[in-house]
Amino acid sequence: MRGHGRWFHGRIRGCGYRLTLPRMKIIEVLNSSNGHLSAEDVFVKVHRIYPAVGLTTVYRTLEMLVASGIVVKIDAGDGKARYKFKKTLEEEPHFHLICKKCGNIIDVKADKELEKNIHRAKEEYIKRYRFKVDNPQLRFYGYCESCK
Amino acid sequence: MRGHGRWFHGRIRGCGYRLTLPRMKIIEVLNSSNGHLSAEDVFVKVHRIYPAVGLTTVYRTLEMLVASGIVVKIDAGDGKARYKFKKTLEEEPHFHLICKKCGNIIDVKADKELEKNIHRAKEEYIKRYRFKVDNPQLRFYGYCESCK
DNA sequence: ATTGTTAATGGAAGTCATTTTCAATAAGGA
DNA sequence: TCCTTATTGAAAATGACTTCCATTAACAAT
Repeated sequence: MRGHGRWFHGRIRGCGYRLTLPRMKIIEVLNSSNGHLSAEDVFVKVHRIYPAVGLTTVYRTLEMLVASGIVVKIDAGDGKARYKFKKTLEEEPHFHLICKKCGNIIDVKADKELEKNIHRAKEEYIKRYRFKVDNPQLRFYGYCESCK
Repeated sequence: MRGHGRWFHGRIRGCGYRLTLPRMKIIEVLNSSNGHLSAEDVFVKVHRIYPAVGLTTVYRTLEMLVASGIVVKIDAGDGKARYKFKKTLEEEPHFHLICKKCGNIIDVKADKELEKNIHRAKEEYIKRYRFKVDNPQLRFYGYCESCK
């Protein structure tokens, strides 16, 4: 994030994508924000530092970053996807608390026991239903401190 | 479903809703289908036995049935909600296997251990993040037998 | 059974997030 | 520098719903 540490630049090029100005601006915004942003959020923030950006490009770039493994996309269940920059390429497993009022998402660490249980269930479903489970997702819908 | 067993009729009236022909036709379809149907699915099926039905009415009736506690609405994460008739008013806890290709949803029974762990996590998040958890949802995204 | 009030209906038009189209532009290898 | 081809952004399209509104039909009261 500082100095020469733009690991994601190499990754983007490595995936065959070009490094363009709008893309760098979008990355800059994602990298310096710490919540889970909607495409609209990103668009507004990028627009402030690079007004020429189009909403279309924001959507396309976000998908590109997800495809490159740099950004995670989270379906909040309210019809608006959220995006978040990964701190590291391999994220540690975690769950989400999703506020039904303001839409805010809180990452919560997975406790070992629960994590193990989910994994066991997954294995069982693969066998029992011949259903190839890719990724289990545990979310807790409710109301955050300021909304309840 | 046969004889006098329309428990839901009383429930609908009890919630202050009128029992109309389109509603009964929609209920008939839901009641005789066993998968998780999208609003469009319901519309198509109802249209076959009652062509006058409008898509608007299907949406409205489905919401009404959810509000009455007769039907459950499931967000499959693909932008299309699914609806399913409850067998009993109080459904036993279960999770969902969701096929990323065909969108099919399989209900899987919650194993006691896992169920207990999720409950424990929920209690912890309530305390730790002051987040009032309403309902935890565990989904396993992947590919069903015929899609993988 | 008839009436009157009011909820329910359905077609058309509107939202809203996201995607597609397409002509113009700009990366970056040759 | 040139040239190919990915990328861009504005506008239009999409798709799942929702809202509007004039018409219809439940059903409570007569």
